[in-house]
Amino acid sequence: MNENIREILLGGQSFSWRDDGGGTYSAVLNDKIYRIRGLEDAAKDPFLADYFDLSYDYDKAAREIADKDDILREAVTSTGVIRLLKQDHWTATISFILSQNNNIKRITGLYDRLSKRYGHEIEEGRFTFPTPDEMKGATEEELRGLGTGFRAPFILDAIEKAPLLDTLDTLSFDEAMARLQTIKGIGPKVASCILIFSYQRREGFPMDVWMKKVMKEYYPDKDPSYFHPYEALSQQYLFSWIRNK
DNA sequence: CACCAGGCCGTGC
DNA sequence: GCACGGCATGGT
Repeated sequence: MNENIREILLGGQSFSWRDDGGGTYSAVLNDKIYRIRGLEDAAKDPFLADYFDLSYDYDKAAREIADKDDILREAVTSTGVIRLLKQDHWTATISFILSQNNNIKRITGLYDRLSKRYGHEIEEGRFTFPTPDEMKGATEEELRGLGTGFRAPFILDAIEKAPLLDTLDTLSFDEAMARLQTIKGIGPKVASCILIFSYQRREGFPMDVWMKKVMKEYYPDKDPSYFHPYEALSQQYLFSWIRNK
């Protein structure tokens, strides 16, 4: 089955990628700018090979998920193969704090404004996502001025607690969820997104407004454990499917 | 004008 | 424990 590179890059698990037109996508990652047209390009670069989790067999996972039931089969076949990116912890944390009660387009805009204000320029008009250190002097007024709204104090708390992000790897899923939720503005949905898209915790199952609809309408008597061992991937397929339907 | 977006917090019961 | 209103902003 074909990989859906567009959905992987722009479908809401990362806010780093931009559509440059002509089938090219670019992102500032790892202090560099990367331009790719597909996974073949990612395979040529060690950083991207890891970032795209190329050692994991997503095609096999897609087939097994599709075999689970008719809804998942429809979600997988209509979407194409989805991968889970291995994003930087801090970038993912701020990205999903920005995501609450927000939409993908506006989240991307906020991500860009934070980059322009606190990051550094890699090439004309392209900025790194700022590190916690680079955001150290930020104030609530400044952050609100960039359009973050009620999320401004959450970002400040995350800056304060950024070292916590390096303590999660050895923890169980539940412990990591609990520790992330000690940061203001991080609840179960945001925490599970961070753990999936930055810590490779495939048992996460983010329940946003879209997924609540899916569960109510198609899985009324089920809970996330039904999708084991592909909770996170199944959720991604159902999320893409319902949003594009 | 309303209602919504990859929700969470504080309050009240 | 669960239900509810409020919350910044920009799009439809």
